Amino acid sequence: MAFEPPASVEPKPETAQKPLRADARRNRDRLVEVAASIFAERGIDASLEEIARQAGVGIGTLYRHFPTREHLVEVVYRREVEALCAAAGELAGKHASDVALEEWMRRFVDYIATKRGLSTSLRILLTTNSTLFSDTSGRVSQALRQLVEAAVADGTIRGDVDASDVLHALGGIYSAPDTPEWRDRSRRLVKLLMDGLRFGAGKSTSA
Amino acid sequence: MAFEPPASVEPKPETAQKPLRADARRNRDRLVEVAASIFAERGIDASLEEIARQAGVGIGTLYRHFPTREHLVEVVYRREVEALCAAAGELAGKHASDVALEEWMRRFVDYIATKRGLSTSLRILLTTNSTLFSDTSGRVSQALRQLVEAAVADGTIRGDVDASDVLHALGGIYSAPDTPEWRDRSRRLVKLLMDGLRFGAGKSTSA
DNA sequence: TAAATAAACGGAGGCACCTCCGCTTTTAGT
DNA sequence: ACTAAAAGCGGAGGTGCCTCCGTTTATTTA
Repeated sequence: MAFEPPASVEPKPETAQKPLRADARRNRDRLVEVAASIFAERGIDASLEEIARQAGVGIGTLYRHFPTREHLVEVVYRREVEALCAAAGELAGKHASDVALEEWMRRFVDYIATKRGLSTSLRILLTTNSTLFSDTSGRVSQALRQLVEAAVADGTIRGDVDASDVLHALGGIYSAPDTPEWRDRSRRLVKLLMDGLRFGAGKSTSA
Repeated sequence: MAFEPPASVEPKPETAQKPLRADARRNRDRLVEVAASIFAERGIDASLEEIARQAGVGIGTLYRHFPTREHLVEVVYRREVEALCAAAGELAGKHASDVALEEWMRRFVDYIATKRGLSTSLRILLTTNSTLFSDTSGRVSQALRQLVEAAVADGTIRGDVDASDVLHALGGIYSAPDTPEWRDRSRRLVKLLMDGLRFGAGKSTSA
């Protein structure tokens, strides 16, 4: 028996906002940075007053920039997804392409790990705010595609897979139950996956 | 990288609990009753302290019985579904069976109406606690089946429909947007539906 | 550079959450 | 009936949420 009012929280058409005043910009950035670290450490329900305090601003300032906890969480979340995706490019420039892919997946696991504890609130956010979901998952799969295609192109992984296969293979990471062994299990999954991907690479192993 | 105790809120296997002490039972009942009325009137985010106050107990007592807001909401919600379903039996004994069905659907609309405003938290509850969802929706369709079958049996509504058809027809009530006209529109839907159901009743109108 | 205006700051204050634990009431045992 | 133990009560108190608005600071204008 579920019904829904027009979830009015979300559909902000991204009003192009005029540049903030210098001090405002500074405070805002500071808040996001501190929030990221406090959320990571204490969980998503950490005290907002604590965040304001550590950022060296008043609570009023925090609320002016982020009218609700969800606003702040969303910004932090986007920023982290962005960092993860940006890492794809850097890794690609620094390692052989199969190694880059492997390392990126490892980071992906770590990233998910930090989110698991926070899941209740985060899941609500991702449910309520569908834009957030599609934005970020689109961004992630784009990053993955870049890595997979490079590795396929230079023959360090087999040619008969694409990014969505790999993403699908990583799917188990989300759904796996939240046990203490979760992280190890996920690491093993990544290794396993890489072994499979390297198997017969460069030899057109399409059997 | 903070992990969290395996969200232990939901899967309570309904431990058969020993009877409460007389005063405890009294307070608990009182709380549920007051909570129902306050939630209805002020919304699901009403102050728990207000509820305790009006129930004439201390806040500590409220929290002992209902460790979280969700626990309290769940109990209230179940109680209301139960009342709605119990009404099916009473109506069946008091009116012609088509009238009973119509009146029950009218109450169903009213019931949904009170829930619409509360939806955000309630949706979370129904998402998180899947048992609650299946329990209650099962119960509701059972009540409806009883009414529909009786009306079909004595020929006051047509014979070529069953409860799930009717439930399906009522489905629009959920999904309709939350406008001011919602209730009137829903009432009309019920009338319309009843007209359709009565059409050709008793005459094997299976054209 | 100085004044005027707009933008942003910050924290006090009011309310709600929830825990903790000393006190009271019920129940069971004799 | 009496009493000890178990069960339950309740509210003070510490913390967080969020709003409101007088004060401060950046920016624009002259």
